[in-house]
Amino acid sequence: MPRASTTSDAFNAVAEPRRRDILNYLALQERSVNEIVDSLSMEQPSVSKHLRVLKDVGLVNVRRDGRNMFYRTNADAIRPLHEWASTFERFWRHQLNQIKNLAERKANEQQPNSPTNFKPRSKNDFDRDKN
Amino acid sequence: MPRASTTSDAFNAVAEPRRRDILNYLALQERSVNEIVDSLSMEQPSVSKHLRVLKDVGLVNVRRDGRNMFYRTNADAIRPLHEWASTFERFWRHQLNQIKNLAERKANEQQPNSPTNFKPRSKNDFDRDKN
DNA sequence: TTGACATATTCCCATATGGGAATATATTGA
DNA sequence: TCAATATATTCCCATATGGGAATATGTCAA
Repeated sequence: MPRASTTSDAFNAVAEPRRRDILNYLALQERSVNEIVDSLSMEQPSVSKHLRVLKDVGLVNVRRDGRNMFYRTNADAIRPLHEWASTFERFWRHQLNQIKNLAERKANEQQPNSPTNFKPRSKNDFDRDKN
Repeated sequence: MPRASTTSDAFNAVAEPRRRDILNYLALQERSVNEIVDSLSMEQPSVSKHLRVLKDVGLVNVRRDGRNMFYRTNADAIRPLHEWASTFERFWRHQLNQIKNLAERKANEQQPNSPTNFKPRSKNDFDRDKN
């Protein structure tokens, strides 16, 4: 079995760095294909192909105006990604607190009664108490 | 040029759904390979290979204990993903407000003075005022 | 040392990829 | 109708993929 198709979901579509560049660029304002080509210094067929992938997974919307196609990021399609990543927010917060607490404990072992590193109990002790 | 390697960054590593499953599972608690195999109903070699990818991009940490290898999600490595997605938060908020405002406007056109859909100005009018 | 258990690696393969180059399609204005 | 412009598609190709099956490596316990 090969890798899942780039058009299978937002996760796969967004794995390609140039597609993230395009999404960043199209978030603020709709743009024609040629504007993307010029601004991001990519080949036109390459841009068209990336836009096709992004459109297939709903990450961009298109509008025709004469000869031009105006693309724009559909930010809402990025939400699943954001929500999945948010799931881990409490864990990296936890990790940061552990590191912080370790450093404080180390500091207090060095100079138990030094006024510079004395620290009363604070909300960080939430993490110190468990494990 | 083929697709960028799965081990090239967190974005590519996380594009594979089973790897996301593994990261979810290992976020709360470290687990041996066999625990992953049993809990997620995957083949052992498959799990080992996915773990290799996740380890290569720093998404998991490992610890050996006798015959067992205990893996755990390194949540911090997911932050770049979260931060990139967060960039778009204000855009999807904006889009939602536009839709909401449109609906409200439509409702008020239907029954201009109906008490059920009357709505005083609120913070949503932030979006109505521009464009 | 040997056997059992835990995990990792290797080999095979069908498949989708992204870039480059060339070409096709669509739309406008004359 | 035709030339110019804008965009999309096609073809070619080297390459990494993930699963399955088989096997290798590592560690313990007796």
